[in-house]
Amino acid sequence: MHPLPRSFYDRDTETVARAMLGMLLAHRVEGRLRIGRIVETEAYLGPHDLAAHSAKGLTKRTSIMFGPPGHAYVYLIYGMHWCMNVVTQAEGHASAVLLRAVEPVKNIEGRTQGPALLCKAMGIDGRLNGHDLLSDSLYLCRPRASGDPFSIVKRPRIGVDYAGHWARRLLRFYIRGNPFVSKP
DNA sequence: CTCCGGATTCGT
DNA sequence: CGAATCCGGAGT
Repeated sequence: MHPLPRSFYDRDTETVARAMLGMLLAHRVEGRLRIGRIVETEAYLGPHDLAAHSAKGLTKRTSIMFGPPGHAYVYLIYGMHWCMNVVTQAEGHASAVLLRAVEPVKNIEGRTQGPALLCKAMGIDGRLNGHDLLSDSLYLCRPRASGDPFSIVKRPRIGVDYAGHWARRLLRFYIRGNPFVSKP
């Protein structure tokens, strides 16, 4: 298994969010490789996207989003839950894709249907903020077998009602019929 | 410095 | 539907 190349992330964010479906997320914890298959994502397009954290501009918190593609942006929400994104497009673009659900593949305990649940189940927390995804401890990779073909459902993003018309954009993607999607 | 509210989840 | 529980960002 080797990580997807930097060029995978250095593309249009919506394209990356769709391409990530079916890919594997791997995290090595104490010598054990935890693997989940990505089944649900959301695209956050940049500072002009009022639902994106980068809409606040370049701050200490958003600096990872403004950085180069292929890095993890991990943040704490509601004082208790970690959520993970992958940074997309060129440095300075400040776009990212949120991982919303994975299907357990290997060494995973607990539920994975939701951005915070998948982080908990895979042992992902703030220590991984800024981590390069071209590494051997946290990365995305192509599955060995491509698996059954699937179609992609497009829906409005979850929990961003404050973002005006951006809340209605169809920037949430998931594998049709997959039982591990957070809110089918 | 204080205040507000959040890319969520769980229990009532 | 409301609590949990911390901190980033905005305002004073």
